[in-house]
Amino acid sequence: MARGRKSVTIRDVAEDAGVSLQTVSRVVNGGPNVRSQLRDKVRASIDRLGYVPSLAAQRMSGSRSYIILAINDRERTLADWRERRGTDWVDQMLLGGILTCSKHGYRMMVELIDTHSDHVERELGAAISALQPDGVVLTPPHSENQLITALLAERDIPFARIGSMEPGPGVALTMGDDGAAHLATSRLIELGHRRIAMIAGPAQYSLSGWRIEGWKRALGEHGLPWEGLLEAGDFGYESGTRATRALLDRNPDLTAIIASSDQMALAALEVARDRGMSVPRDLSLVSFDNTPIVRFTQPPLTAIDQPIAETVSRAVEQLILHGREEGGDGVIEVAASLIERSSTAPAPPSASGTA
Amino acid sequence: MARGRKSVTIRDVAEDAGVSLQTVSRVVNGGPNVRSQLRDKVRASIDRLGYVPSLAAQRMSGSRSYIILAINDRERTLADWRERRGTDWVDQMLLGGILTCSKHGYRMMVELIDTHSDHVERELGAAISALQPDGVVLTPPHSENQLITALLAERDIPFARIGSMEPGPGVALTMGDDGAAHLATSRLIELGHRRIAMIAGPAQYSLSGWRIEGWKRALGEHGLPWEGLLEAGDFGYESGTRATRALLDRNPDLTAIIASSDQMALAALEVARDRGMSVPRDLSLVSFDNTPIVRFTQPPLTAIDQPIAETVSRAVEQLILHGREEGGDGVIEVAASLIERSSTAPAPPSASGTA
DNA sequence: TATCGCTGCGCGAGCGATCCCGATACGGCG
DNA sequence: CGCCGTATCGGGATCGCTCGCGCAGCGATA
Repeated sequence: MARGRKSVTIRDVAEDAGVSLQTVSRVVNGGPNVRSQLRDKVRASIDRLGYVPSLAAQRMSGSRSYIILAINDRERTLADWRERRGTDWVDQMLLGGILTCSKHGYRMMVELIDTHSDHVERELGAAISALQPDGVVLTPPHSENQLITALLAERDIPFARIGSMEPGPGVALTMGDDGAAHLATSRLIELGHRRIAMIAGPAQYSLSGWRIEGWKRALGEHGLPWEGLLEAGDFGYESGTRATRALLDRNPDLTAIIASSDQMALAALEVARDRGMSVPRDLSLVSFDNTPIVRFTQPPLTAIDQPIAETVSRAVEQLILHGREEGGDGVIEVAASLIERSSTAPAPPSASGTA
Repeated sequence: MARGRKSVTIRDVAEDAGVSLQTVSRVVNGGPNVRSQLRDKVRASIDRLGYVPSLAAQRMSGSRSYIILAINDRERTLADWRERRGTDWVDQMLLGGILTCSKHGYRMMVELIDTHSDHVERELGAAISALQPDGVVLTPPHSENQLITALLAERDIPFARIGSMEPGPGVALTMGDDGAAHLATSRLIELGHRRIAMIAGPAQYSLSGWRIEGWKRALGEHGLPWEGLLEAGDFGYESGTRATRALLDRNPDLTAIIASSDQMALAALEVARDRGMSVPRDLSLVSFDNTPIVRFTQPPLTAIDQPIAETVSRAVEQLILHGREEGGDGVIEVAASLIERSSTAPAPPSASGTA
């Protein structure tokens, strides 16, 4: 099958089956009004010749492009890469995306885009013009970039915003960051902790705010204060070091820290070790992300599992299935869960008494 | 710029600049025979209108598709993903690939393909027919799959084989697995180790053989035996556990292990801990891959760094620049390096005496 | 001065698919 | 038996772009 240099076209199939191009097209696309007998004949020809429609030609003739574009932040991705930090996003989102795309006969393409405002429109615009995708998946911090969403809306391209809880143009997909933070905090309170700090992410990510929200809410429900217990990082290791030190210096009675990323949690672990504190005996640690790393640290880290792959998968499915429908927008929540490992333990007795 | 629903085409630019389509095309593709004055005028129109040529249309009209296809093993990728093992390959190769592609105006697309022989031709054939890529990057274990290379050669598509040291059709890109293994082994010998075991990868990966080769060579150069010191795993954690146990049971005098993957090294570390052996005091450990995980284990692992991203980058560059040239084939080596961390140390004095 | 050869530019065809619309066959109904 | 709606199928235009070729100018050569 498929001998010869030239690729087999719809015309070859038509000739082989003795029908018109139109009929072959109808069979391929599952169109109506074809006798089952003819349909079978055409299908046989397709199989024998190994015909696969050309994506380019399909796109040309005004139908769909069967391409979903995934937008990632170039700067962050590059930094992750250079420091061999493990690009938690890229591989997870790719896998979720690719798998779901291929299930529906689509393909996913990744595009790295600068966050800087003057580049965004140009780069995204170019990618869209060149690829003419049927849908776009936005990841943080692009998910709530007005320039981007406006551009997409104007070009009438369905899009999904990952990691955003706010309804707006396009579908929003979230793991419920406030709920997740609330869950982690509540669990620590349940373990007897009273002084629970949070190392938040950068403010430009709206999910940072939501996590703080959930953390405060849980503390408030038990009449616990949060003042002085909040530090912000940029998700990176170094910022985690700084934040942990500040937290520990300021609060000698601290018994638990929730970090907004695995890297920052790793840093916290290191700082604690340096200061002679044992995790989890003296200090409990919970992180966000649950990347592969945290299973192999000493001790393994308790973490909020971000179902990135599943979230992206849902996003893609929404775009493909309901992309152009009216009620396609809204907010979809993919539940996060708390994976308890060995970095959390009951608060030291002295500490619970102090509160 | 770029207002309105319809995308701007080459015709719009031609009208705006008052020239023919052909001239615009020449300007866009850097063709010759255009007065610089006219060229500037066209360029101005392009900028003002925000024109970007449609990939689909370019492909249609017989020029290149500007797409490089990256083939990964579906089974292994899925397994890595399900177990959240960190898909070292996917993200690294994607980043190297995407960056280099975009530098040359190309785009990279990832395709997951089954290893099973009867699926390979069908899946790869379909992907090629649909995408009509200008080049294909093969990763292990597909790099030396005869069915695949034959299919690619027949369709006259340039391709690169990552992780293969054998010359053949297409370019081969390797980090020099024998040399890398030799390097690691030599270093251990230098540290006084005499009983150095190897946990190899599965035989279907040719690089497994090369690593064994390099290991044996280094041992041989110092008159050291290798019998009984070789076990094979499948790169996965569990297989590493089995192999390490077998090795330790069989060789009470073992002082060093080289594992062919980080996961297997992690398993070795765990087994050693279980048996009350201290790494690196009682047992030195070297792993292959150097994924982000090994920096955060206790102790951090000494590892051979696989420059995957750079290798893929080189592969893509070769395909884009010299894909259709005659001398394009051959073997390109991207040097690996040994990153020494804390899992390696001088052999315990008792052991060196034993040898 | 007539011809050659090169540069600069445009016209028309064609890539592979889909879509609109028209043509044909067939069955049911008055 | 004639009319009409529906199911089936084919013809031609079209999408945006590139390629081959033809046709002017214009300096250089014989």
